[in-house]
Amino acid sequence: MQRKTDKTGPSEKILNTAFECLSTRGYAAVTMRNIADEAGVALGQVTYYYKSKENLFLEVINMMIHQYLSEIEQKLESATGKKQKFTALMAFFKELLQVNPSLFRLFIDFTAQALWIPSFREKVNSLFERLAEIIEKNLMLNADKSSWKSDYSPRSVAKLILGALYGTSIQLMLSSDSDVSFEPLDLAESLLE
Amino acid sequence: MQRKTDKTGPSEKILNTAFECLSTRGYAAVTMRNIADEAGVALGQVTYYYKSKENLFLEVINMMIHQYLSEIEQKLESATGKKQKFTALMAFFKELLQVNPSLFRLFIDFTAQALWIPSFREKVNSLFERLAEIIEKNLMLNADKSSWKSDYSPRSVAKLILGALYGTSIQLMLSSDSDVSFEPLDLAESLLE
DNA sequence: TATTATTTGGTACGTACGTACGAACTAATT
DNA sequence: AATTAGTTCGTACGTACGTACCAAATAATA
Repeated sequence: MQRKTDKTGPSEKILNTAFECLSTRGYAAVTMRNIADEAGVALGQVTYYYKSKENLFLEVINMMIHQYLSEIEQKLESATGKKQKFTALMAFFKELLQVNPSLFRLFIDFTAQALWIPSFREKVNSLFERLAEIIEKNLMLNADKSSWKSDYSPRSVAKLILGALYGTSIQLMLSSDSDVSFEPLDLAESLLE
Repeated sequence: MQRKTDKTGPSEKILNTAFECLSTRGYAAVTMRNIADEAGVALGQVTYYYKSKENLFLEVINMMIHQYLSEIEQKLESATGKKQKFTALMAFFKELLQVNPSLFRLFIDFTAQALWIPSFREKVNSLFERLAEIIEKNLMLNADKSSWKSDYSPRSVAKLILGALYGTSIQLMLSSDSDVSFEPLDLAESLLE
């Protein structure tokens, strides 16, 4: 959940600032000038290193994908056993909602943009696919044919789990802060143990 | 799935055109002038009937909420028996994805906006809450304590189901058109029968 | 019919946007 | 040291935006 803060150059600084602006203010409200100002560079620098706005934001998505995937993969692989892996998966989403909600907001924002912008769609879709792949590999290894998963591919099961986590998390983010309970997520966990 | 096309006045015409623009081009790409032009009225008319852009789009959300809820409620109540109600619920989402994907895209778009704009958040959250309420009332009537739902409130179960449908549908919309299969949705249906 | 009230449509204001461009400056190479 | 390549920054262009405003037209009211 920790972004790289390496200041190896203005290029990284711009990218990190772009991420920061997007995750705190939202896609629709962020401009190239905002990013340049907050990064402490001139506007021309932004278009110098990243050709266009769309391209810059695509790079932000790439950064997010890399971090999301490596973090969740690490947490899942460090857990041993099916049950613990499930717990780790739920803990990841819970932590996301509690510790870093702005990151998840940005994820949702990009998902919405992906419905209209083909280049975004490609990126976000691959993120979902790879998340489903991780879930599948970590939780579906011993696909016991006796259970409810019998008739469906492990990938479909993974997509359903991922969808449930995603959709439930959105509802939790939207609900008023006072009555935030993770009961639906806990339920999902108990369902699949 | 059918919008009202009553042309009782310019007010309704503007609202319907706003919906049309939003659902086909997306939130970020629609302007007041677009709506005015496509509705065949002057720009001043839009601000005359709807004070601001935000207010106009809020009215569009209201329209969507009304239609979504009445349609899904009608379909669920016309079905008899738990199993048939589940089937009807899944059929609603499948039909949404196949017949009217732009409506669902707009729903997702508004959800993303709701994370940043408080007035939107209120509306979209109430839509989710009322959807969960409908699911709860139609499918959780005889909450048998012996099943897996025992320890959790019916509302949490409903939210999990709704989240799974929402999250899975998004993945289906994002995936490339060639390999669209409703397997995850079918799986969800079989899971809960 | 006279008068108000409501509606229509056109115009203009102020602002902000992404992008392009080109001088100055620095670093690297020969 | 000379020349080239890479980088920084300010500025400006063209466009588009939401909103405000107001005269003209229409409808409603008396």
